Amino acid sequence: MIANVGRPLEFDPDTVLEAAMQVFWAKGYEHTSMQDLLVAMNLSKSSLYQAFGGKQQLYQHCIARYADQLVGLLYRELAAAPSGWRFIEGFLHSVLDDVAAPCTPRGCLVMNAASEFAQGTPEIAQDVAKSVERFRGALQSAVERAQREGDISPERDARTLANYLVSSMSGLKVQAKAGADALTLKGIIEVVLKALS
Amino acid sequence: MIANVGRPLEFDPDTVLEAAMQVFWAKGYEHTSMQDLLVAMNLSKSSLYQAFGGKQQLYQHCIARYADQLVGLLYRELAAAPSGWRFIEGFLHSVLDDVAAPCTPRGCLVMNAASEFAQGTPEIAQDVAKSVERFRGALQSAVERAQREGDISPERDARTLANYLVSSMSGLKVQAKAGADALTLKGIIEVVLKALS
DNA sequence: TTTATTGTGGAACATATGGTCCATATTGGC
DNA sequence: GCCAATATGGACCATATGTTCCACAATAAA
Repeated sequence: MIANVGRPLEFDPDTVLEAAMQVFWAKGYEHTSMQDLLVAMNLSKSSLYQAFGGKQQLYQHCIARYADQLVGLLYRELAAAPSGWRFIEGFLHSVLDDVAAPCTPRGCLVMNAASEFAQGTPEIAQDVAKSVERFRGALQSAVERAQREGDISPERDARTLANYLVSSMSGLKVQAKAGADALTLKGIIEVVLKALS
Repeated sequence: MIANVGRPLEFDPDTVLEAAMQVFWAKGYEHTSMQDLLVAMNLSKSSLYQAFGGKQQLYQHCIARYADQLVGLLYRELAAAPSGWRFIEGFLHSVLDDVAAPCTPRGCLVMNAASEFAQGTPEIAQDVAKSVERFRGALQSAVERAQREGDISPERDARTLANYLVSSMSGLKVQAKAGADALTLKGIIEVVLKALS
């Protein structure tokens, strides 16, 4: 449906969207100004509005992109992991990267969106719900694999455990943002894992 | 240190602070405008600035107030609870009130602040850290009581379990904001509790 | 009653915000 | 080369922001 007429884009949509996502991720929606975005994306205002429609729509694109990337990564890591259980361990421990990184913890873009907007903005609430659902799906696959492999009792509800993992991860990310150190987070992670086995 | 000279205040500082807190709690810092605050507090701009210094300082007052109220409530509820374990159960289940309420889930003001500002604003990061520490203290008391009462193994580290509870609660609150229903939350809470026993 | 001190209302401020518009530039098709 | 179609740069806009300031009001002390 793309007409190959007219002046071609001078930027790569994927690249600039990635740049926008990084800014929103680091600063949140309201803390991010159009100026921030234009600089990071290296775009003129017209191009941005023409290509993405506006700030909120761009944000929604970023949420979708973030979910795509993360869900894809999760499934790839799960496929590559020696076991479902080890994948889950690795998943939870990945929060330690947040505090180890030089920049301030950014949390999870989707949960940040949930926290910032809650149900206040229906379109975003829907994007958030859809993304969370996808996260849950990926983690549920891991739980089910761990159940098949005997590391988690097959009698437990995989869906519930997946929800628990999503919730625990978002809790951990917030703690990281709140200033918790690596040792504290490790302690929490151990307890989180205990509930699964 | 209060000189009883000059024109007296026409408002009750405690009342207007409570009103401000409710607004910040419901809408977050950036989503709250001075106008919102002035209307809710029923104050003139001058009075607000004279009494609280400005938006951010008012916000910090609100964080402190929120922590005071919540920590006080937790200790009172713990004292009144039939057991430490029952208190912890009740504490976690209180997240269900968020989704049952007619208004949109507000989460925890302090965790919202952590999420919105992270380490970006040192003064607020410090307020957040201090408040989280107080929450942890209250929950640690509950854990220790449950340990004395035989509901939690005394061999486990009470501090770590308290951190786990703080993290789990903030995770649950975010899930509520993200649109999780009561049943989903209940499922998660059950798993959270399993890790303690 | 005068004076010192503090609070209040509202005007005014500089700035930053997200968003729009149009002239111009660059391409593909005829 | 011409035309239709699309992209770009930048000026422009209305508005909302947090904040400051000052004239005036209200109280306590002298």
